[in-house]
This record gives sequence, structure tokens and C-alpha cells, in this order.
Amino acid sequence: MTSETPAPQRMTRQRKAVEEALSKNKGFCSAQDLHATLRAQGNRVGLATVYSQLRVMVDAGMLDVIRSDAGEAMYRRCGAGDHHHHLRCRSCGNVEELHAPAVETWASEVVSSSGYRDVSHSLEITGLCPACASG
Amino acid sequence: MTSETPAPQRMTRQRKAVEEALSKNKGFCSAQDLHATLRAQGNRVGLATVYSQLRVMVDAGMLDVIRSDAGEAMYRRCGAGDHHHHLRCRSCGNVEELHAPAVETWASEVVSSSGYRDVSHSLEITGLCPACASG
DNA sequence: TTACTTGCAAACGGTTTGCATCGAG
DNA sequence: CTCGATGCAAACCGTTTGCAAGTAA
Repeated sequence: MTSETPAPQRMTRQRKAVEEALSKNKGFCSAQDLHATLRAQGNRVGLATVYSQLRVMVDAGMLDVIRSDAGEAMYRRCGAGDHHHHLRCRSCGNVEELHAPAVETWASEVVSSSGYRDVSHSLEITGLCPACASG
Repeated sequence: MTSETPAPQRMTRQRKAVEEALSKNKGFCSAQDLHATLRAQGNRVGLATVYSQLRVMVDAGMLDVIRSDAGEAMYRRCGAGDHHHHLRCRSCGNVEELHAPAVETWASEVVSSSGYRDVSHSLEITGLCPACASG
């Protein structure tokens, strides 16, 4: 049932290019940005391929994904599969990672007492960062 | 330049309908959901009008907005008195309300130590309810 | 009456998909 | 050779916009 088939993932030129571009970029970038960057570097890669690879990498837990206010998905190379949340400034868009053991604990308690299974949660925190709040 | 013209905002039937629908719904709902709800209630309102009103209300600070994983904008009446979260079955759509004092406490601690201000958070938990999980 | 609001439909922009071709294993 | 990967273009879907008709003030 829960086939652990980790997906073959052939190492193509394009796949490597996407991984490298993400490794070099510390922040979040959109699929379109990534595509433009690769093209600018002379790497001939299709947009659909970029999306495809991003999906694979997200499924594999290699990437963090957030949504920009404009509705674009923003990707960033993620430190292992450690689950965390984000504190985002609604003014400047700056994102900080948060670790929330209390939340995780609470969530799993709720889940077990409710009888729900295969549960996932998402916690979004937005506010004004110190810089924007004082401005 | 920074004209503070707060926009006249005529009180039309449609505007009132949107406000009321949002007031009755404690959680987040998408523009499309809102539109469908209004239509179902017999309220003849255009989708573009719903979007228009939502934008006005967001600009006025009356609404909280977050992006769902699917990329849809989700709106919620801001400063909702009874803040709570939802546990939703991704199969049958059943929703249970959750109260999370631990989460609220944790969130406010994080917020105060981070220096962020005017912070709001949303926690969504999804899974399979007992009925759907056993089915 | 004035000019803001409505609402249809078409335009938009990000993302996904269909399918013929390419190429890693 | 085989079957997954690629990539163009078209389909999708949520959202925005153009503009003529409606209506609050």
C-alpha cells in the first residue's frame, strides 16, 4: 500500500540545473524566477520541466514552499524534512522560520483524541516586523 | 500625493450581502466560496463585484487574508472575537472547531520575543475523519 | 444629476496537462 | 531498447479589467 517507491529520478541535465540554482539561492524564489535564471545562464530548460522538478522536490521534502501575496509559489531549499512554520511580515515580506514544539505536541494530541488520521497542519503567522512597524 | 481619500463606499445591496456573509462565517473562505454562498441564498451578485468588495474591505483593514496551498486567497473578518481553529476532513469536508489555548500562548510568546506587531495567525489541520479513514 | 457600483465577458498570469520526442540507465 | 523526462503549446483556474447600464446620495 504505502509503497515507498522513492521515485527513480533520473539525473538529467535539467534536473541538475534546477538543483544547483536552488542551492545557490538562499532565499525564496518563484518557479518563473528560477526558469528565467536558468535561461539567462544559457541553460536551455522548459518552464514545464522546472515546475515538474519543483513538484518532485517538494514531494521529496527537499523544498519549502510558501505563497507570495501575489499568489505565486515561492520555493527554497529546505534543511532536511524538519517541520517548521513561518513568521512573515505582511509589509516587507520578510520570512523567519519558527519551530513550534508546543504546537506540534498540541496538534498530535488533538489528532489522537479526535480519531482523525493521516493528519497534517499548517500554521501561518503574519504581522509587521520591527522595521516596518517603526517606520 | 498620499491622498487619504477614504473612498466614499456606497452601501449597496451587494456590499451589504458580502459583509453579512463574512460576518456569519467565522473561518476563512475564498472569494469563490463567498460568491457561491450568496448565489445559493438567492442573492444575485456578480463574481467581479465580490472581488471588488473584498479588495475594498481588505484595504480598509476589515479583513484578514491568507493564501491556501492551492493558491486561493482566503478571507476572514478581522478581529473576530471568538478566535479558534478548524480540524477538517479532507475527504468528506466535515469541520470541527478547535480551541487551542496552548497555541495562542505560544504564538503570543513568539510574537513578543520577535518584536513583530499587529500579528495574526491561522492554524489549519486537515486529515481523514474516523468515518472516512475506516471506509 | 453625478459618479460610484455592478456584472458580464474577455483578458491576464501562474500552473498544469497532452503528447510527440529525447535520452538516462 | 525502455520507459521516464522533456518541452512546446494549449488548457485550466483564480483573479482583474473594460465598459455599458444601474443606482445610491
